[in-house]
Amino acid sequence: MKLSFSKQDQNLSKSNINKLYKTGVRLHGSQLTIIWREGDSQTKNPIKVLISVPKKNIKKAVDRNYTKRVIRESFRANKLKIYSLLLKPLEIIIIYNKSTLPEFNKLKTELLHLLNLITLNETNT
RNA sequence: UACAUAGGUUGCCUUAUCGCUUUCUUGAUAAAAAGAAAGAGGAAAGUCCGGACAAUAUAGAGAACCAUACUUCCUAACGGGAAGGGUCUUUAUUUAUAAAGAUACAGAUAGUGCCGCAGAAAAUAACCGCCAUUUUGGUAAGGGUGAAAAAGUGAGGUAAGAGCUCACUAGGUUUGAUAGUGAUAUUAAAUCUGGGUAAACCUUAUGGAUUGCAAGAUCAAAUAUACCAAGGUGUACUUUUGUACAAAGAGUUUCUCGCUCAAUCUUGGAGGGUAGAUUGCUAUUGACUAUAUCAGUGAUGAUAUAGCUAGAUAAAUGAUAAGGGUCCUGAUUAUAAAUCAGGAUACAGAAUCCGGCUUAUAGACUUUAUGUAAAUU
Repeated sequence: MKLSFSKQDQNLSKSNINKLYKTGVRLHGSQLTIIWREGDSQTKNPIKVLISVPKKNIKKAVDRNYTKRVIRESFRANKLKIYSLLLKPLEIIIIYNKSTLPEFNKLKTELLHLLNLITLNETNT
């Protein structure tokens, strides 16, 4: 498998997003919060991701774009690890909390940590 | 030569690995895949003006509302720009000229309103004073204030005074002459002289339909049913009467059947157009880009040659690693340069498209102006 991360992994429909915000499980880290729930088993892509950086925290458009890119990149780089952990398809929202610009390496480790927590929860239930 | 200010130009580079968006080619039912090419600015920002484009409205006229306000030119258009004129400020000296800067720069003699403190009085002026007469008048010559006090100086005049009259001066308006496309300037004559404020209302002149790509166009799930067609009209319990649920009626002379209508259920259609998709959309051709020449004081225009340039939509144009530029600081050799170490590398992200304006901007370049300092002749 390739380390690609195209639009098809990202697309979530509007209704799905609303459901996620209402019914999803929240995990809080120091920089990121993650909302997740189990997705449909029929879809091709095992994970669907939505990245959001609130305008409240980061006001300049340039910086917002940068943080989105960094989060996307850190997800993409660890794609193989994440897929090996997965049992069921997931829908995830990643939200950036801080008002300062992120560093790549710290973000990586935190993302992996949070995703591990998700998989643990899955196995328990 | 150096520095400062203003203006103008520019606004980091290379390699490796892994990726993103669009287009083309190969391939193909389709998807996946492989390769190639292209992929963010001077302000993409603010959304402040003007246009293109789109939908709606519109016989014509007036009023209201909004905008603009020295002249000529540029432009698709503008509240933008260029050149010029007036006024004001600063500097310099030759004291009436030059340079630089600023300028919403029509009207206060159409009308209404307003004018802090001080001061007699801030606008149909009478507190003191002066003069007359007798309890009222006349009078802006003189009077501490103020940014501003009823054009200034002199003479005549008078009861005392006063543009009341005259001379010179200052300013405004109108008309004529000369120069200029014009604003205007110079000059002559006539006429006028009770302040400021129009970024107070207002008056005058000129211009202005409204809404914005979330416009608009096409396709179109789900859900619901104004409509059309076809089919159906009870079920459960109870020996029965009946009971429960249920929308359960009307007409066909009275009843039953049948038929018709209504009501309701099921299926199909139709319509509408929500979610969503495509288009508008981005270059084969334009107020286009680059270069050159010519015209013009200039904004700008004309001609020739070459070129065809991002198109996302939970919003692509990136991340990581290494190295190099440039600038600053420090240390060492040394005072030109070199080496080492540390730091900095701005403002900022297209969203229908153009022309402007405004604001932000590390560093570098420029010699285009102006100023300062030093050196040399």
